[in-house]
Amino acid sequence: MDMIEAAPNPVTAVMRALADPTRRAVFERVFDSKEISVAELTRGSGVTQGAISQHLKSLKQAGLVAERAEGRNVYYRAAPQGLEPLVTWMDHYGVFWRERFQNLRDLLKEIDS
Amino acid sequence: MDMIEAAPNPVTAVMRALADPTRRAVFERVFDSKEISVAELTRGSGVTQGAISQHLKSLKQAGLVAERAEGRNVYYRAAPQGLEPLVTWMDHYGVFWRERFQNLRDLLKEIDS
DNA sequence: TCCATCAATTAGCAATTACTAATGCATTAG
DNA sequence: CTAATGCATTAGTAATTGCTAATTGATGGA
Repeated sequence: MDMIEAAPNPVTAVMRALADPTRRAVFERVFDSKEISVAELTRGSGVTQGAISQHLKSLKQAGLVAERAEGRNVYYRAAPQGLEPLVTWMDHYGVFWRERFQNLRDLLKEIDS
Repeated sequence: MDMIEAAPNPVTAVMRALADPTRRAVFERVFDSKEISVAELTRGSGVTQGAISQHLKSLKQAGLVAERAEGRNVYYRAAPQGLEPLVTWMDHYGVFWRERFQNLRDLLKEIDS
């Protein structure tokens, strides 16, 4: 068992994990469910159960999901804090505030009227 | 010349473009400069000019940079709107508001005191 | 004019990736 | 107990990726 893994930048890890459409779809489904089993995730995913398990492993390593075993099922749930590196990165590049402040302004205007 | 390219999801395109650390570093440097030439970008990048050009091509295709030719130089600048797909995606998954509202709350508290 | 510089493109390569099929190990059902 | 189910892991694969070295074409300076 080779635990040494030369941890890449968290931003890189998260981006890489979400860059693949299949894997991102898995994350989205996990996110949308409170909890979801591997079998359920496999259904209608278009790939095999093995592939799903592999994607879940990647997502877990990126800190984007967590799991809970129960009986022969393993239930996965999203770990939204895992997205923090992305938020921070984008924040640093100023995208949020510009866009969001506009939204906030609109919101306040609505409340005012 | 093969212009057909089977355009992937914009989110996938942007994520893929930014997932590679070297390429992301290029984007960051372009972003931090108003404009920057390929030669300048190559300096201290650790890779060859050819590699930089390839990365710029990817970034351009993802809508993250734009360029302007002048003489024998080509100056690149960031296209922050290119990040929109990412913002939208994350927004949909609710990350912003939670985090940012907290910040906003802190900010307002500060102003109050 | 001749030479240096800038940048894009190409071929070739090693490494990585996403997948399947198969296997093994638990756990539950009959 | 036996069979079926859920999941992880592995070996093997085809495709993709990121890089270099080299080439080409254009522009600018001496």
